[in-house]
Amino acid sequence: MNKDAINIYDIAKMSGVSIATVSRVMNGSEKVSEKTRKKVMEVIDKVGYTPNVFAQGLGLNTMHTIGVLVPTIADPYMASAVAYLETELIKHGYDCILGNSGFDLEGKQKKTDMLLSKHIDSLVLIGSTYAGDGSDTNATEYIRAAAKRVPVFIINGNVNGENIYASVCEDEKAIYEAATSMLRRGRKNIVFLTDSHSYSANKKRNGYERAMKSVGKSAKDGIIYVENRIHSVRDQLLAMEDLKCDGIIASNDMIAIGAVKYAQAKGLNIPEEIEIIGYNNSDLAISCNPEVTSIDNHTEEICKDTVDRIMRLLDGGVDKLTHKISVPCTLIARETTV
Amino acid sequence: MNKDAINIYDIAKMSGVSIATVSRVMNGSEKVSEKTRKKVMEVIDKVGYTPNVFAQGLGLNTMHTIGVLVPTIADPYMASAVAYLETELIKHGYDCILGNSGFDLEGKQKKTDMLLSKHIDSLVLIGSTYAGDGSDTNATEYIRAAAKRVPVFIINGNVNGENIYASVCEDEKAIYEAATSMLRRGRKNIVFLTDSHSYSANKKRNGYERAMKSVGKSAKDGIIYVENRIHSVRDQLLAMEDLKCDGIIASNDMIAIGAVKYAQAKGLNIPEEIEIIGYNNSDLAISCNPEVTSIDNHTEEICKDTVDRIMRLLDGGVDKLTHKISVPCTLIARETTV
DNA sequence: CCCACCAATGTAAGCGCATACATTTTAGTT
DNA sequence: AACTAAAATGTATGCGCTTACATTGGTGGG
Repeated sequence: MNKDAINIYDIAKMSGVSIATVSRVMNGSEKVSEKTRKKVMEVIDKVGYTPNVFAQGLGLNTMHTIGVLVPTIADPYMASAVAYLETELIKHGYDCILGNSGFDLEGKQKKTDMLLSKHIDSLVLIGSTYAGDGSDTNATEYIRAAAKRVPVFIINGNVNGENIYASVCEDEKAIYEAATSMLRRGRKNIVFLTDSHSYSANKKRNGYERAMKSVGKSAKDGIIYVENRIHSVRDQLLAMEDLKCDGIIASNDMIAIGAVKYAQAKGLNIPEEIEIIGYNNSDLAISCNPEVTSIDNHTEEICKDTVDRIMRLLDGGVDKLTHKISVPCTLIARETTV
Repeated sequence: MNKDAINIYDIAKMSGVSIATVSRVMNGSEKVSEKTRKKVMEVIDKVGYTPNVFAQGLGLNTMHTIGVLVPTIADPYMASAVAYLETELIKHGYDCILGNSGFDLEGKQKKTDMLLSKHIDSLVLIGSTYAGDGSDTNATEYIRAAAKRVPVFIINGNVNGENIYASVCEDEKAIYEAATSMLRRGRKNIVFLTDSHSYSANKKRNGYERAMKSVGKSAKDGIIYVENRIHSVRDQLLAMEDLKCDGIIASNDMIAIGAVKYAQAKGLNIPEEIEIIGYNNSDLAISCNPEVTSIDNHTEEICKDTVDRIMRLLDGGVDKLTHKISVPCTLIARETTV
């Protein structure tokens, strides 16, 4: 296809040294005299030589690349996380191969294999790790398998095991506190809206349940599973004729906005008659009118931290890392809460 | 790092054939007897052998990978485009390396080099190609350079040249029609909001200008440059004390929502006193209240088509492709227009 | 029954690089 | 000036694969 033709031998010939010297110059080895280094560099610059990564990889078995697996890059939360990761990784000279897995297990497995086959140095998984209760072992088997090859870092997931590291935000606590504060404000019927059984969604649900139980309410009835689309949420809620609630907590901002649409269609005053809290603090939250109170889970911080840990493991040769770190969330109050 | 150890020699030994035969089996060459093919396949399956892509790449100089360069993956439009591309590419056995370039030239150049160094088979650029008027040649030089190595496909950009192919949506026409319809409805002061000088933004601006001129209005005064953030747009407009408009056309939905916020802060009735039209028809458009009329530029279709053309060029050995195709846009009327 | 030919399989070269090890050059010491 | 240690540079191997070319074995025709 593209025959660069120009390789290390060409450079060696042009600058009158051996390929070993050229290689040393390229890799910044200090065992080269300043004179020859300069001489070789000039040639390299002049012809714009770049080493063939395949050849490099063949020998070194690494390509300075991190695989990032997301269920769907179209989700704004995932997209921003990928952006943060990429920005950070590049600073360390690592590149980023994206895998868009979809939500099903098969897709995840396939994409994981794909990424591994590219000889990534580490794998980062974002969200959507099922089996929070540890029961559904199948769903995490591919992660453990991957971890036998490269260190795996999970953002907002909880698979544990050898060579697996997780960074999570404290969703459970955040939702618990959000619900509790609503209760304190006298809300009687608080509902929790979620679209999945992901680890993160489960934690959020737990937070909700704990808050409800702490005041002697049953939580079960208040949990409603919805589709992650604004109008679907609205329509589903509107269709529930017996739905009576004065508070809604949503597992993401998209769903929260669906709830806002529901309340508005129903003619309910926000926040007087009904409070709504979203999650992720994305642009969606402020795009709405009224602007949605949302929980910020500090994605940027988590991503940066994750990259930091990856680098410590890869570059620094640190062989033990905390397997799990937690980052607290922050409630950003806006117009959908009192 | 990870020593798979198991290579083609191992497979050859285990199945009692030569590495050439194993390679032929792996690559589906028909020059293998059914008997030995089965024998080899069994071994391969049993031990889960996968060829080393570096070694493959070294010889073949391709890795079945497409590079995708975006200014920022955090932008929902870009993210969805990447998702479409990825989904489509995978069907053809191609993977996707992401480059998040930022908006500056240096970032684009660097990321382009990075992608090229990974021996991508083709490069896809999404949006944000400057120099729509052909004047700023520096800004597109890196694209032409890249095109000397691999075919370059540009989504919503207009660099032309050898080995460069573009798929564009008809923004100019869409905006022209949007503005014209507003005029027909009796709007007197229509304003155009944009955040960049990208090719696409320029086309949109042209559409606006053409519409204004067609009724003898000056367009220049109506063009307002804003920052691509909801609250920034709102605040900027609010700060313009002499701003009098009864129609706003925005170059994307984020900006359109900023305009909605402005109108609401100003106490203007939407759409009676002021109409607003956004662009991209993203989730943001329906997240807002009122829901924003927006122009759908058929990203999915464009992306699919792009992949289709890439494959025709790469697989099919087609050596001539239309250099530019256009896809019309569709106005999705909602609550911010009469 | 031998030869030609074809299908099946094997052999070996080369892709471009890093690097261990070998060799040469330089600098320092006496 | 002679010798040594250290620095600089060169040589050669191997990474795992694909593939052109070589070899083998079997088949049918003469």
